[in-house]
Amino acid sequence: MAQAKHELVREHLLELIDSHEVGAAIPPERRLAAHLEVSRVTLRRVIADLVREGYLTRRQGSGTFVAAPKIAQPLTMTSFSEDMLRRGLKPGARTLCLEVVPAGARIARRLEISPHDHIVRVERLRLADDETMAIETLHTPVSVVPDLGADDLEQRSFYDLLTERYGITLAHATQTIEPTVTSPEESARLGVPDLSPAFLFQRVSYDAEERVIEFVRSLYRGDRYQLVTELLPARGRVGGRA
Amino acid sequence: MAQAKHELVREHLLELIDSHEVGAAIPPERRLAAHLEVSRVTLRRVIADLVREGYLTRRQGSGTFVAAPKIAQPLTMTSFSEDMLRRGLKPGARTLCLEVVPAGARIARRLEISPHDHIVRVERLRLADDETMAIETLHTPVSVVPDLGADDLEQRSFYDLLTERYGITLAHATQTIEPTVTSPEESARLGVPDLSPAFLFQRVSYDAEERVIEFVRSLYRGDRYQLVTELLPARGRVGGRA
DNA sequence: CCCATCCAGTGGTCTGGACCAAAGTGAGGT
DNA sequence: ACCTCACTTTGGTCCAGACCACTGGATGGG
Repeated sequence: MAQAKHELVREHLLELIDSHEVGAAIPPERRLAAHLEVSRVTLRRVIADLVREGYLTRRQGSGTFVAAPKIAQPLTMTSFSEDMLRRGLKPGARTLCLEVVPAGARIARRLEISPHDHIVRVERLRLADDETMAIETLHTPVSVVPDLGADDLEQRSFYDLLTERYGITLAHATQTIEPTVTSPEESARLGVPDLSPAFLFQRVSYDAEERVIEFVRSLYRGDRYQLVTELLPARGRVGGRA
Repeated sequence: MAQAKHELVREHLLELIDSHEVGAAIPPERRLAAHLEVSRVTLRRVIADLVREGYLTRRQGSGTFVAAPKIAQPLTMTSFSEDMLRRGLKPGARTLCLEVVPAGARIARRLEISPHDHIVRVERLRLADDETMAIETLHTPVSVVPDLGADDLEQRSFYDLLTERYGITLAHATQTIEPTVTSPEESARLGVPDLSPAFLFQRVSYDAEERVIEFVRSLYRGDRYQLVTELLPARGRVGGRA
């Protein structure tokens, strides 16, 4: 099967970007288009995507240049492990409990299943440089991950497990973030004073068929974890939309 | 000056979207292109943008449909006013104090100026539906905004002011987000119990010449404000890019 | 030596048309 | 009543070329 042309062009451009220093110019559009044997329209569509994703910058009258890599590209879908590695910390995990229980009303609603359906409920401490960084409670329908064992999660990440054993790839997720303070129990587990500031993350993830795969509740200690986002001007209009 | 054609098409489509129910189909591309007297390529470019921004969804073989409005699209660079409007609330502001003072060491470092340089320091309450939503403290070098008066900020946003009176457009910003709890003074101003959870936003904004324009510290009450982000899988290559 | 001007090269916008792929529709057969 | 299959409609991809707008260097005059 032949890939779409713009996919091939994209691959080629990414290699081109990798082989250039930051700030270096890539060949002009007309030349590139001729060389790759595509129309300029097609090439420009690919370049536009790469510019939007931050790989390239364009200057009219001047050229197209390799952009500096983003320092902390913020809220893409990363696992805890990736996140910690990016922050220069050694990620780890300790499973506190793994049980199969009926979902119950609240979790069932999030997972879009019946309250009587069973789920796997995993409670874990997430570690960074061997210090507790967060408490994570994972809920997944049993039907999605049959035969999941406690030791499966010690070595590799849940997302690797999903991909390799169950052939599931997450397509997108919705996450809410709230500030909160720790309860006595949470404080003890995190090793922080009672009523310490913390982030409460709640995430619902979907696969390509829009099936709900997981609901994750994570409590991050606020003294060691902060979010950094690089903001770009909003494009387009402001008001509107009833 | 005549606007670019795709701008006009975009305006037209946004009106079309506003006048349709969620889920309703908009006219097929070929008909729309003919009606608006633009080529299909141009129309498709506009539609592609609107799809990316979440206004429309496309289904091959079926049609293009008005998408459900996003509850809260995440972390682009928006003003408080835009943010509240998008959440369906009436934005407002009350300036508590506006003074010109020496920057001091901490602020000077953020603004990349000398500690003896003077800054404008503005403290404001941000309101949503006439209820206090956040406390905002704005710091800007006097050299950037000479002759700024207190009443300038009551009517329009600081960003409009920057653009219209001073000709400054913000290019990007770095923002950190932390969970915290309110102090007695903050609690009183926000109208929440002492030690309530809150978000602390700290933002440094730059113009196109990489000059630091502002440092903003915002404290949002956690009981009425939450962040919602739509997460997508990390794109493409993980390593790479020397 | 310096500056204004010009111009070639770059990205930016737009066109009209061709063909492909998926999804809905309806006629005909069972 | 039900299924099947061909056909129509819709979005998806791609092209070759025209013209505009901005930049930066070359050129020539002061």
